Amino acid sequence: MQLSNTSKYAIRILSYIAKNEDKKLQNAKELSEILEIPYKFLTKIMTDLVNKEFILSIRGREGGYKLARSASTISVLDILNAFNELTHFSECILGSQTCDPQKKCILHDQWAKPRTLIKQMFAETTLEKIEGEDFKT
Amino acid sequence: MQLSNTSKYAIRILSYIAKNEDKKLQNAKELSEILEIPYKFLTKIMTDLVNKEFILSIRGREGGYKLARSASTISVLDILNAFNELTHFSECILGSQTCDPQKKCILHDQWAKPRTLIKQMFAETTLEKIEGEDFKT
DNA sequence: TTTAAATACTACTTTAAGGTAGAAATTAAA
DNA sequence: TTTAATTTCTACCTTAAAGTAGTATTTAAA
Ligand code: SF4
Ligand code: SF4
Repeated sequence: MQLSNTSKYAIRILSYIAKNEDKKLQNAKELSEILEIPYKFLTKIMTDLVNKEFILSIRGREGGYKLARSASTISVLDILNAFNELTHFSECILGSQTCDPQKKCILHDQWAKPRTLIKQMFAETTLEKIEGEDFKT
Repeated sequence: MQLSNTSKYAIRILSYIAKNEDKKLQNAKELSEILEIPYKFLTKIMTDLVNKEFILSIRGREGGYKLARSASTISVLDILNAFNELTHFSECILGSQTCDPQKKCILHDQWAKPRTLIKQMFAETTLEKIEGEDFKT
């Protein structure tokens, strides 16, 4: 019951950038130090975030990253979706690909309520709404 | 947001054995075919389940496996705990080791409610209570 | 007493995620 | 125009989980 490291990093990175939108641009070196994410791994994820259109990058000296769209339009669910994390948890705690209510897996009934609650929570939590202050770990 | 394969297999195996307690013993070959779990991997997990005292094994010809204690005393939470799955999800969706409410991680407030619900669900769901019929996948 | 059916043990291989290294490309400042 | 600060690309290494193979051990039936 853990998100992948990549997803967790992505959430933390985007949250941090959202919280510091006043500073126009964030660069990889600083992000890496502040968020305690290995530099090379972070830049790999940043490229992903750019390709997935969460982030705009400005290359070259004085370049850096900023949000591609407003923090209020990016939900945690969007992020998880982009990193293929949704396909898992939204479907089945036991990993079934297709949820057939006629042929319930053994935890179907029990899992239904928590599943709905989690999904709602992820959908409603936009970057704008994130309050916590500890972006590390 | 997935359980490890090992945990999922363990849940399915124990559920199936609980549901068929009338048949005195289950053997690895049949379990492997019925549950569609690779034979060699299944026997590895069975040994774990024996060591962790969920299962009693009878060796030799006509041997097999049965529950070591009553289905009503084994919760999904127990199983996850035994396979070190709890340490993760019970603590933090973002993977923090220690949850310090003075120093909330960015999803603390949102995660609190779903987390409680999931944990309750796992704790309340004993093998006896599992209703679903599809033990595969 | 031999044999067949079962679990248990030891060791290896495969796969995917996580992470690292080095160099290329871009761009503004000096 | 050179240089330094930046992102981007390509390729590789590491680790843990998942899965496989072979053999030893146990035990009841034949
Ligand atoms: S039956 Fe329930 S738990 Fe199983 S796959 Fe479908 S939704 Fe998931
Ligand atoms: S602050 Fe909340 S989400 Fe973060 S580690 Fe603690 S319990 Fe988990």
